[in-house]
Amino acid sequence: MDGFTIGTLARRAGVNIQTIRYYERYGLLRPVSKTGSGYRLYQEKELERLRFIRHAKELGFTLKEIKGLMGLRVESPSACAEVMKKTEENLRDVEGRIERLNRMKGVLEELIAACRKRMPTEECPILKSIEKGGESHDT
Amino acid sequence: MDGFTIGTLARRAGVNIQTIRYYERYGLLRPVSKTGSGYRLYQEKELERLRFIRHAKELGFTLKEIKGLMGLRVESPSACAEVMKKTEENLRDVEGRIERLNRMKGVLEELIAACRKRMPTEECPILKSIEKGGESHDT
DNA sequence: ATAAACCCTGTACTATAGTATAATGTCAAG
DNA sequence: CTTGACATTATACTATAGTACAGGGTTTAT
Repeated sequence: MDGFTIGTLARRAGVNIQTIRYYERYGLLRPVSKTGSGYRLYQEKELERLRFIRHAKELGFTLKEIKGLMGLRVESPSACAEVMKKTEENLRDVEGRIERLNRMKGVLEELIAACRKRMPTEECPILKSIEKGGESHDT
Repeated sequence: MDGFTIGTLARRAGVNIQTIRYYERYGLLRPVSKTGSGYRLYQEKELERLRFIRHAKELGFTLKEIKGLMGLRVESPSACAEVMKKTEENLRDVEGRIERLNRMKGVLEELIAACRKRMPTEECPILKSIEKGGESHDT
């Protein structure tokens, strides 16, 4: 009835013990109780909560954002609108990152292509391009 | 003929002076020379280099990656094959990052869509989904 | 000649997200 | 009753990418 200790929680959630304590310090995950000797005790609810944190992290939320999400979860009846707003922000951020990476990809592909068709006597096109400051494409 | 000082470089590149010194510590950008009193002196080449760094950073490269790219410039001027290999590695890494971000984007879009069509009485689909672990799509 | 504006080095601090270690305490099995 | 596996706290360290500040020296203009 009293739950399981931190090691079990760590194993079951697949995270490091220190990480759980870090999340506690951060204000994300509290043990349900403590034994007389001070051992943290957790129950299924905390395991789920920890899994929630990890999934949200996988989706690109920061711990701060997750803290915000979990706050909403407990209080406020209009939580869903708030959550959606944050998720939309997150989506825009992800899209921005994808766009930047795609530009990067384009530059790298150009460099590699230029490299493949250079004359053996020519200078390395990549080095040449870097020296010029990477302005040879667009932005 | 002797170039300009760090403040000018900072102003012209639009970066903080400390950042330039940080890049120097990091091994990314050396002054061309120093005055008798120890002032760093830069020339157009360094400005271009700094702009390249910022440009690459904007494209999502880490300083470590940038160092890799620029390191190629300093050493082995004729090793075009080496350069291309590193650039290709970089490209593959970038592609992997794009893929991960695209998966993330898909999940976020699904969540938002579910949110939009929920009944007012329903629980927040985003919170529900994150709790369950985002396995509702693919990967 | 003096003040403002600039530069130097070195150190410390920020945020984010943990990980590692030291020194100690607790619990179950043999 | 001791050993080993677990737990505790507190502190320090990692990486990334800077930023800030202290306590000086230098340059430039008036």
